[in-house]
Amino acid sequence: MQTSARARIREELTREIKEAARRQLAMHGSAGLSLRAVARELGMVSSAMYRYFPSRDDLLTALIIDAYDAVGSAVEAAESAVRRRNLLGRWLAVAGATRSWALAQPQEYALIFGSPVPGYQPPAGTLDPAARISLLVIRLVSDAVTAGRGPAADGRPIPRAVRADLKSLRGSVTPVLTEAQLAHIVMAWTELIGSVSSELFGHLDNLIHDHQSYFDYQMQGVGHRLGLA
Amino acid sequence: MQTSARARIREELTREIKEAARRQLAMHGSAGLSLRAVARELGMVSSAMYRYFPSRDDLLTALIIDAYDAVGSAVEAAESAVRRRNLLGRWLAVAGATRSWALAQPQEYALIFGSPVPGYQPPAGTLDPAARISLLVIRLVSDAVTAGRGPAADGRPIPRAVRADLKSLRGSVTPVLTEAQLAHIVMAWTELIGSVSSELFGHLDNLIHDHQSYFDYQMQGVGHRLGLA
DNA sequence: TGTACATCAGTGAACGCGCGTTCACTGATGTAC
DNA sequence: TGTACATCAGTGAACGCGCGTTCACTGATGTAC
Repeated sequence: MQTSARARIREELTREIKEAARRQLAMHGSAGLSLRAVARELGMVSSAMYRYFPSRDDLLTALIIDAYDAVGSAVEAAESAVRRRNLLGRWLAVAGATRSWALAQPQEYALIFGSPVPGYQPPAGTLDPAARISLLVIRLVSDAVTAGRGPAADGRPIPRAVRADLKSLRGSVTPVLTEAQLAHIVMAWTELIGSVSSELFGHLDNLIHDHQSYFDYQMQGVGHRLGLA
Repeated sequence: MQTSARARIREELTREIKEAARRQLAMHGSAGLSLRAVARELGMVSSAMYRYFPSRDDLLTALIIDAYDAVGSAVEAAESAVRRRNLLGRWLAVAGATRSWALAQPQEYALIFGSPVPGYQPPAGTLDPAARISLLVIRLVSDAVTAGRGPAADGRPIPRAVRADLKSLRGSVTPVLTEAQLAHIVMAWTELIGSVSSELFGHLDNLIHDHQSYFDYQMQGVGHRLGLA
């Protein structure tokens, strides 16, 4: 039996360590995450942490991977709960779930979408949630195009280098969309993240006070530009 | 004479300390900024720093204020170098200068537009560059409206709460623009910052490779939506 | 079912480190008369 | 112009702190026969 009593306890404690670490993170930021403080919170001795994570950086890596997974799952769940034909609703679900998740765990959002931790290399082998969520948007815009809608052509030429980037993306992911449409998706994505970050990091504090309403208004505009309504 | 030899040397050394601190910042991020390391780099003893800054946090505050000022000035200079009637050019100058400044001093950009330093309160009494640069954009869109252009009405109703926020902004700054037009400006601003941050923080790394071209393309689109061309 | 051994979790002490900040000091620069 | 005193910059030692990590250890849990 692989899941012996010991193994189950080990799993449980690993989870508790990560939870305590997340609490630490929420209060002191990623630079302030400390193995000793985590151990203290769990009533253990600091060296015991090394039975679970070989170093502080590995603990941080585990938190980042969890956060990647959490935001991706939350957004996918929200999007999949909307009727497939409600294209604008699906986009607003993606946007709203991203923002909600960010507001609920701002430090974890900052871990992913904030300024990178200096001297820290994000783990390879995990799918950046930026890519994961973008994929959702690509699918829903593809659905729109199939249904005869989608981003309107604005007649502006796409720079050659950008067109090349988008072409390879198109090949690897979806043959339905044109490069111009893919460009619209990438721009929608940066506008979404930009909006959430601006709110969370306080750059709209003197301009906008009802952030929720403003966000909805903005994202509806983006949805229209994507040709979803 | 207030500018005695001593005073001049003091000013000079204060500048050198901040420069060394900026170098520190560039390598280790804001959390890694250390008075002792700065002193070491200048060949001084760590306690000597206290003749210039009463604490580590005050040094950090000084750096933030400088960064606020630097990005604001850089963007204003770039914008003012463009012919007044070239509205799209003025917007592209604002956007391009913001991005250039960010690429040249990424850690200082992160200080301002990245995730906030936990437990650190930004200094009051300075104008957030978000507001300062927004003001430029407000002026240039006002010019556009005066010239019979400006953001097209899209017919979408602005939520009541947002309208109220924008109304007070309008009163304090510019009577020429409608609330809908102001909303477009705020959205343009978040798209600009969102784009620069996405590039700088590495969230487009797997999608876009020619960042410059992509950025120009995106900002031209924003400029068109602002009714500048 | 019982015994002998291997694996593993957690302990407690210790290491070396760099940090912010304080303090009494020395010697140089500036100021008042 | 010269002297007496006040101001200031920089020194060096010291404080207490929290950190990541190592290591030899004890006692409990699991495994093979």
